[in-house]
Amino acid sequence: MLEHIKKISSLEYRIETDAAIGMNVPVRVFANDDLLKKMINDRTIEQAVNVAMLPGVQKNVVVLPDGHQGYGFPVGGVAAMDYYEGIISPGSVGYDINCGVRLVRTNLTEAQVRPRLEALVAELFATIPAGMSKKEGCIDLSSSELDEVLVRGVPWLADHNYATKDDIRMCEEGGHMEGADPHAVSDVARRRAMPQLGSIGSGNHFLEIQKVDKIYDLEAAKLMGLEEGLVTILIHCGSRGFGHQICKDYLVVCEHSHQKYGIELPDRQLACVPNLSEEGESYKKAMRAAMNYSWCNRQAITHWTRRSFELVFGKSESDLDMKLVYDIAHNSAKVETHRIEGRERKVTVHRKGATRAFPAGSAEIPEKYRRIGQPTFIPGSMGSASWVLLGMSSSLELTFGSTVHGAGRLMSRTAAHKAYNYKQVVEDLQQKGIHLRSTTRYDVVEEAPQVYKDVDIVAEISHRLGIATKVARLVPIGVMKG
DNA sequence: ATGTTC
Repeated sequence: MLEHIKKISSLEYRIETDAAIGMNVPVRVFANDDLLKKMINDRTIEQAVNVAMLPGVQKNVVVLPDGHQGYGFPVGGVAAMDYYEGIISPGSVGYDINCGVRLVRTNLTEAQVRPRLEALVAELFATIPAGMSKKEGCIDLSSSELDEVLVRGVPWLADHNYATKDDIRMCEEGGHMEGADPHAVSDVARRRAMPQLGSIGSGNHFLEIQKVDKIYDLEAAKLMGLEEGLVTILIHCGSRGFGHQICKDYLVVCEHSHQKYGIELPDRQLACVPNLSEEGESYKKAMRAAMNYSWCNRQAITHWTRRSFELVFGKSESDLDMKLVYDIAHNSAKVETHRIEGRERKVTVHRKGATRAFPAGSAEIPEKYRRIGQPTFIPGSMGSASWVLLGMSSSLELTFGSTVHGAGRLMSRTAAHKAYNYKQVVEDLQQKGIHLRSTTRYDVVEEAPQVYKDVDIVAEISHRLGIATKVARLVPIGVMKG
């Protein structure tokens, strides 16, 4: 493998198409030497080469600087499949369908929040459900209401006073994916969805009170309502047990359909079906239902976050100017048109651990941001920074209009427990002035800042590649974990 | 990520 990796520049590597092993296209890896080494040490590069063998894959497979090994398809990977002749692959979207990040701004300063930080985190912790399999405190949905959430997304929540019109505008896709159909969703998935709407979950998911540490793009930051010293809230979570169950259900469907469609794969985890097959259409209907569920999940959490701030600071949401800056997801498959070998081609872009990062002028960007580019977010992990970036034109040429979604894991969960303990991690955070509350001790160790790569370097590489440029660096002051 | 290994 190693001898096939060719260095193109200080930030790019390439593996040429090897037809003998079944590759259809090359692999482009955007990383520095250090990040590449880590991708070789786990199965990241090997998995990207496997993806390059999938039917209908176009142009090249992309590995982003935060790439690491995933289920079949690398996290931090992008692959575009021909809409007509290509496949759709649940494992290439990921188990946590439409997992994503949203940023809420406030007009509070760090100095105003610090004295009430513990009370604020306690109030958020008491109000917003978090942790594995949490059921209490979520939005109580009847079966028909669940259908509304799955079909309509955030606009349904707006009808029930959980979202403003502005929230809808500032959410990717307006918080609503066309083509969702609850009939494509199993009863098991429905049962998991009903009691979980409005919950953070566990693992690397969190809600964070932050301050804006540094601004890099004054004009963009101003438009987003971000100024150095102001307090923001970052919410990172996904579609909970619902998306997980849908992925699981359709991986089985795909495996059972391989013979029927004559699909042979280098890795069973890349189970897939033709995009326009009956099974492919069903998966997309269910996946889009999970996308709507995921946006609603983050919206419900936003609603309760605003209520908690109102209670603790004795001011209204509008007095605190708690506007949604933007919401963007990083696990999805979307139909897009990209210029490939000199012509426009309709493709299904699988982004797993990768966000859209469309340049200024794109119709998919809310009108407010259209002249500057698509806002994207990199969530950090507890002690580390998070980043606000802005999609740029190089993204269309290099990464199918995509950029990074996180720092990427450095060590396994098991390795984290061997290297660190809970007390030590919490003390480290306290020293940095970060107040933490969590439902379990396990996640705190497994998600310690030290177990991730350096998020600042990942943001810097995105910036230097010109796929998404730096707008603001955010640092945590209060963290709520699952 | 995840009713933390159907």
